[in-house]
Amino acid sequence: LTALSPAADDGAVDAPRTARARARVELTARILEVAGRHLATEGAAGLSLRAVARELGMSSSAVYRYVASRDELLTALIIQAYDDLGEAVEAAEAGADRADHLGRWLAASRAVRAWAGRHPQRYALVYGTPVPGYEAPADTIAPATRATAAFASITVDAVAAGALAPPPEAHTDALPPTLEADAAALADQLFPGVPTAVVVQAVVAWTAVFGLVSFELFGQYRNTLHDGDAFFDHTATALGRSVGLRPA
Amino acid sequence: LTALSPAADDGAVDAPRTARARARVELTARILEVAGRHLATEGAAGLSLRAVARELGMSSSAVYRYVASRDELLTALIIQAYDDLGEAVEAAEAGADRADHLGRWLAASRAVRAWAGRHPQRYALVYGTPVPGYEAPADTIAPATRATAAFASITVDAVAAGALAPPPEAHTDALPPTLEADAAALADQLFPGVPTAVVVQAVVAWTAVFGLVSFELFGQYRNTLHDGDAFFDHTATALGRSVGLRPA
DNA sequence: TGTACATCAGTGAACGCGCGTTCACTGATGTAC
DNA sequence: TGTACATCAGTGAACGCGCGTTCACTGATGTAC
Repeated sequence: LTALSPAADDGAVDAPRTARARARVELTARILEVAGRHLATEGAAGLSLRAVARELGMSSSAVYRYVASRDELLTALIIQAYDDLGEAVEAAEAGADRADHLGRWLAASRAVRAWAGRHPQRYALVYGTPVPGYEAPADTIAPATRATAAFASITVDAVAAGALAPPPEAHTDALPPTLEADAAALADQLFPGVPTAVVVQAVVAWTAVFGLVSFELFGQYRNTLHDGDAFFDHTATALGRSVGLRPA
Repeated sequence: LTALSPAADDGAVDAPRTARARARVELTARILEVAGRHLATEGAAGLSLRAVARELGMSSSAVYRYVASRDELLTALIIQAYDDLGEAVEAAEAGADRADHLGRWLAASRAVRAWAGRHPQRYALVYGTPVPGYEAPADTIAPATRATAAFASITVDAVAAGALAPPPEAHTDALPPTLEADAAALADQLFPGVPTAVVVQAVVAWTAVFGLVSFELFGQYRNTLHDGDAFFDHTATALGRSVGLRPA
């Protein structure tokens, strides 16, 4: 599905006419799928072109007809992971009552946690320790913001609807100038119409959600928190409230 | 420094009498030190016994006189990292005015961030993606709580001093029963005298601090936040406030 | 103080493993006339 | 519709690399008498 061709594509991407072209599309997809499964079990460091080739019953060199290098395969998997997570968050968020901004926040947060639980290695791939020696190319930037954008839209909607709770006094303090500039730029890109102080708070809350998920997934709560569900729901709700989001 | 002997130690650990014993202590320390440097540059996945041996000018097999396996070496490095971070947090926190609980929180938070910035790979080793195939043994549990305990003590002191700000109404809601139980157990261990709702809030705030550090370190804020210092200080302060901590 | 034995450090070769990537080559599929 | 040539998929061997760990062995250090 992802453009992953070592050769250059022509214009006609739609329907592959020849048997060769169809086979190429299919095998490329299968390579990606098998690689995804290997990633899920072995982790990014254990992803090996040779192992993928073995599972597909082809020689290791044959894979190079479809993938230029191991790094390119990793990039495709990263993009896929970002997209998959983004889609899950969007879908969950879309399932909640539009006017219930806190509910939307909780739904989005739960979606992150659920997705991470289902795909721990893929989550680690994009939100964990960077893969050593791997430099993410530019193609990964756009998909990377998809989940973030879904979170941002909730606050944007709440502000637009005039439904944002008034911030506590502590948050009305002026931001330091450099932070103000960063927040203003962010407001332009992802948070149109949202005051900078709220933007900062939203970034923090969103970071905290991912922090919670990472800590739970990477085992930092071992032996301390036993009911992960209750803790997460309670906490994610509180974080949504800290942004000023409210139920319908 | 760490007990890392393949053979069993006797009682007399203090001063190694013989030249052999002194050489053993020294070489063990050098192995740990070189391994630490390799970890810092290559990351956990790239840590290799052979490379360490090479740098020390000895054969790879000789290392096995001092270290039982690669995993044991990793364990020693993990313990060292936890201890080092814990010490940094303790020291920073101890440098602030005892009555300025918010200041202590900020100092501790900054210490985490600074330490992580100085030792990104060591931070990743303990708070990033778990090393695949490695199972942390029991010895790592105690050092792991050191930094956490330093954070907890701030809230404990604030409660004991009667200096905790009254929580906003949203946080006075009763906790769900299972979460209440977890929080009560935590209160026993790390937060004596602290109400369970505040314990939960403290865990969240502390998680958020680590989430911020991880996101910054692992590159999630690339192209969005340029003044990391300002953002972090602002945010860490807000998180401390969310627990109820106040300046002197 | 001196000898006999036990302990330990360190060596070098080897086992067995897996990896990414390249290259010359065969044989099937596609294309232009 | 049929042939001649170009394109592409896939093979198998090879290069060069690095790893953790084991093992039989030498030679130095320590210990007990």
